[in-house]
Amino acid sequence: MPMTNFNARVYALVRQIPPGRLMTYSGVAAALGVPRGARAVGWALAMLPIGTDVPWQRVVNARGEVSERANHLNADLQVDLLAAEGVRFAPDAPRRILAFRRLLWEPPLTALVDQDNKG
DNA sequence: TTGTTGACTCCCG
DNA sequence: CCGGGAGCCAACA
Repeated sequence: MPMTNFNARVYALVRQIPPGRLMTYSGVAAALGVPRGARAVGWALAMLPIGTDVPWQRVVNARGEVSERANHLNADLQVDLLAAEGVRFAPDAPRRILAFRRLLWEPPLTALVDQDNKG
């Protein structure tokens, strides 16, 4: 179901990720109906403003790590924010999330249709 | 419309 | 586990 504003759909879904829980880029893309759109999700998050209310830190890559990026400071911030939510990281690999699989969150179906349930 | 750019992923060695 | 290469998608120039 192609809709306009792919970015807005990404944000709407990411906003629903509970604190301390995680989704992968590919997971978000798949939930939006674009299973191969992981890169587009990353792109959407990259254009978020600094003071956004979107919990972008809860989106990580399929390897269970905080993705590196041009601004590695942002990656450090992401690690910090996640740590504040109780997410633990490997001592020898600061970007790698411990118990990553256990923290993964799957959106309820109602979360995926709330924009489209006009009847 | 074509080419480029990423906060990605999977597949090989 | 690490590194290289190809495929994918949306936004931008």
